[in-house]
Amino acid sequence: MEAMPYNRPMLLALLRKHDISPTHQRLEIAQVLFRRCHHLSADQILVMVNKRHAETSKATVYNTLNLFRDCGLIREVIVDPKRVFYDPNTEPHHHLYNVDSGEITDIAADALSVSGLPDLPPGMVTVGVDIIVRIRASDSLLG
Amino acid sequence: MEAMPYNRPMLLALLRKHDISPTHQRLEIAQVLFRRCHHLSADQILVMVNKRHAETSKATVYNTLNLFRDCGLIREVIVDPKRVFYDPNTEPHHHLYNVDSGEITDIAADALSVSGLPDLPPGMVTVGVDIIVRIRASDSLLG
DNA sequence: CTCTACATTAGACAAAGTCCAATAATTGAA
DNA sequence: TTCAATTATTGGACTTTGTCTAATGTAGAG
Repeated sequence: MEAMPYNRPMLLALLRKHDISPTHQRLEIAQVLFRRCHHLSADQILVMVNKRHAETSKATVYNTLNLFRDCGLIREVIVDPKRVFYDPNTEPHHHLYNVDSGEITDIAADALSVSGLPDLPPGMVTVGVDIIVRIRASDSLLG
Repeated sequence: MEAMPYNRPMLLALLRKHDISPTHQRLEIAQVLFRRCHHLSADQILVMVNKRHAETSKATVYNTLNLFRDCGLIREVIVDPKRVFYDPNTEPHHHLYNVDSGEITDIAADALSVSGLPDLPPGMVTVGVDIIVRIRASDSLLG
């Protein structure tokens, strides 16, 4: 796996490599996503990007996230019905989801193996296999 | 696994067994969920329940689904960021999700095995493991 | 039958995300 | 460097899913 693109020149190269014109807003959003490799919601990204100066709109955040997703730069993580999280790690891997705190942690794909997946209906292809391990504190209310 | 509760008396018994008072609306919703063992969204259930005569409100559908879920009668399936699906099958199993059509199909849990799940952080328990195999037609646009 | 606790309801509300038409920025070519 | 054409950004209206509330309705124990 290549090094994470921390700085502006690397982010710029990353966008160019994917034929995305590197506007100011897109670079800001990319920076937030790739600097600290967290799982972030659109709303969190909107806040972070506008921390210093308000300079990016909600519409642009959504446009950009959808663009990045379509280009394979990031991946959607669907674990919470309330919001989508975006994952800057597009290598195959899975997720640990803390249902109380909402925290998402990666599980390396090679640590884990699945056997016995069914044959697909004819003419169908697998887009991806998502494994979500939902966890919570053992002393939490529902325990 | 016990037989699916198709008819009114069986549905009534099912609700009573879970200490749910069997109102007209709850029986209608249970019927829609358990008769044809599909994965349905709240909206689909609202439409189906009011097919003949409008007699159940949106609020009641949501109240009832949350109640059934809390009682372990049904399970939420989170595969589509746009809506939650409800699954009348609470036995451990997984899902095949057609990303084009939205169709959800069960994968029997015993057909499939996962190894290499990581140790949990101390004081944490697993609530559940969800495996979602996302599929699409091989001649679909993105292919 | 009546009383009380619980269910249902319409509609207001909230949050996530999309759409639109106007404005602004970027880029390639001259 | 400048210009025109394309592409991006924007605020705000809009849509959808789901929740909340306060008022009304219902069921069933006694």
